[in-house]
Amino acid sequence: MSAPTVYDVAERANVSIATVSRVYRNPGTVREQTRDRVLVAARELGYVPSGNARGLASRSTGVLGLCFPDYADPDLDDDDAEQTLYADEITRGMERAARRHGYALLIAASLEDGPESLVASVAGRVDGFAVLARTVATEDLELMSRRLPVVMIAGPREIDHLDHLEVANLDGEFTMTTHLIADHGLRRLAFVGGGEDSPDARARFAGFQQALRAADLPVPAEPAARGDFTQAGGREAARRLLARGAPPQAMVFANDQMAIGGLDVLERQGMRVPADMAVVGFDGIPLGRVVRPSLTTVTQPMRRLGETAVDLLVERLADPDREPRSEMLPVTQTRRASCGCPEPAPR
Amino acid sequence: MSAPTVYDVAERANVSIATVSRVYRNPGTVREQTRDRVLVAARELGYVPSGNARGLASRSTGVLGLCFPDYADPDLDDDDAEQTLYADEITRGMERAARRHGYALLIAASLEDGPESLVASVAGRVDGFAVLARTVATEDLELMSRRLPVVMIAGPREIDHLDHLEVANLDGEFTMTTHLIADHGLRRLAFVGGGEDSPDARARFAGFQQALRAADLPVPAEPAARGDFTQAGGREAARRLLARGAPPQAMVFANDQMAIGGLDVLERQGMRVPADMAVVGFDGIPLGRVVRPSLTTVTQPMRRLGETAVDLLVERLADPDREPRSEMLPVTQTRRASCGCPEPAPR
DNA sequence: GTGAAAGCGCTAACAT
DNA sequence: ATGTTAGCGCTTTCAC
Repeated sequence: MSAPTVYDVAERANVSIATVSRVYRNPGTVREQTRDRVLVAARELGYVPSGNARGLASRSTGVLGLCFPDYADPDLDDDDAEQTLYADEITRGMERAARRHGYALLIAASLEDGPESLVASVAGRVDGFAVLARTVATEDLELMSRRLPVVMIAGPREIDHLDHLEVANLDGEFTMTTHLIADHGLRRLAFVGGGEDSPDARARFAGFQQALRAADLPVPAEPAARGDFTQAGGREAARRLLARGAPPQAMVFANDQMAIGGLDVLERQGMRVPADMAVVGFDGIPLGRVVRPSLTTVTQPMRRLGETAVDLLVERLADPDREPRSEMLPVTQTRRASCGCPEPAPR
Repeated sequence: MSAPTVYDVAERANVSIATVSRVYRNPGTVREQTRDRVLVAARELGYVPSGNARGLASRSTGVLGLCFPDYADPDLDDDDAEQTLYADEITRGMERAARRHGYALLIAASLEDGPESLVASVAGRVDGFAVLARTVATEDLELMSRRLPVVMIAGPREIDHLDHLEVANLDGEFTMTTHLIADHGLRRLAFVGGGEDSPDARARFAGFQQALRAADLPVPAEPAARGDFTQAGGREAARRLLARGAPPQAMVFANDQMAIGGLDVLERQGMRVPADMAVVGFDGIPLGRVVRPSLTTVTQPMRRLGETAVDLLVERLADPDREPRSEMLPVTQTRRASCGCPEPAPR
């Protein structure tokens, strides 16, 4: 079971190891007859080039990495589906883009860090990598980014010499809120935020605030309620808002899962959506299209995040000295029934 | 930007490279004071061990691989969601399990094979890998499996000395079909299959046939219709079945996506499900819980497939000579409204 | 077009 | 507890 090497192949094909190597790297520079001999020998032996040896000799691995937080534990049903989905979509986007560029993808979810932290183990094996916000200690990132390309996805731009990617959270929520105010004539809107430390939720809240301000409506300093991004959290928040009396005319949830939880509570309490209460989310998860009423939301380009991350990585690999770039990906408004817009036609 | 090596760290910490290496591999065997010196030096330099050099020297990479087919192309909405979801869940399962065992995960979707096929590029970088059925030419697999652990997920067991993992397709469909016959008293059932070459769909059909036979009902030699596993395919198949006259009392779809497409067509044609027509799927995708009527289905343990694959890999890594194993993972019956069972209570 | 030889950065005996 | 020294399997000049 010990793997054959270039030496074995070379011997069998009566050529030097250099030629074997060439057959794989620059087939063009080897005479056809010789090349065939090598290929046949390789096949007979079951030879596969060692990625490690290659990487070591050529100082590049042909692999790009992705680090993301380890969402949720067990077999939890779908409440973790969102974050999980988020990471998955990014993974898929990166995977595709990486392959297009001839790279493989190494993925690693953080757990805890021994002396060899997650980053280090990834960093040692790849030509560059992407990190989802708040996966990795800033300090470690700082270190790594001095030696190989790193792009930070979502979240605030913590390290200024890093390439950075985010979505237009503020803009998206501003536009959505303005839609509620201007197009549906609503004036009492409640924002349901996420945990204090979520920069995404904060940016969305800021967009919400701006829209109120722009419309000369009273601007709350804090979200009317907070949730933990799960459906359960959304239910909870909706209940609290309703219990408070003087219910708003619209609930603007910081994400879709919470909005869907909210929808459920509203229905059970006999409120009609959108007639009595408009509801909007953020993210654009598939579920939102299926729930009734279908969910109006701000759709994130999740897959494109992954693709763009790879693009940035590849660019920087090609030109290590180019200025760090920060890109903001646009979001799109998905107007369905829960805000009062007409139910879109089924496909 | 050229990465520091053990030599740089050793020099800075006034120790030998061996000591540096030890600090990372067996911290216990180095005096604390020395260890700290090394760690400090490493940190100052931004040192990260090279995975390649490590792998080369130690003949093991600490990475497990996964190859899967490249489902669908563009940004296709949700019709590819299923296969995609399937692969994702397996990926997640493997990722978690791999991490538990201290491995990272390299993923690669096949595209086409140059001289360096997908397998080869994966095989050269990992300690062992899993392959989703029909991703990789059998011949290549045969070759690879002689040099490193390979486990084949789903599909038939094409190579007998490979570890192999599958789900109880036949059993699951047998039980489901029997439920329709015995518990709901249905007697005219139509099976909607997948492409001819899908071993999964075939196994499910076989389970369907067995159930009919066991109930002394007429046993069709072929599925009543076929689809391509998408919702559109399911719609199409349902339409054809309906157009044929003498509609069945139940449609048994080879997977959930098709079943959901079927549900849609039935509703539009004014048939009530399950009153006029029972519908069941296979897979257990999240969407099935949300559609109305909610979909009765056979749920696959997707994530566990990934976990088990890793377990098999790790076992074989520990004992390369153990007999090849083939495991069949159980499926579960998910009875919801579309077969005539009561709608389960919302959570 | 092909071969010879020098590393790539690390681990793993084996010394000390 | 720490240092010395071979490789690991490949790529890559540089000759021929």
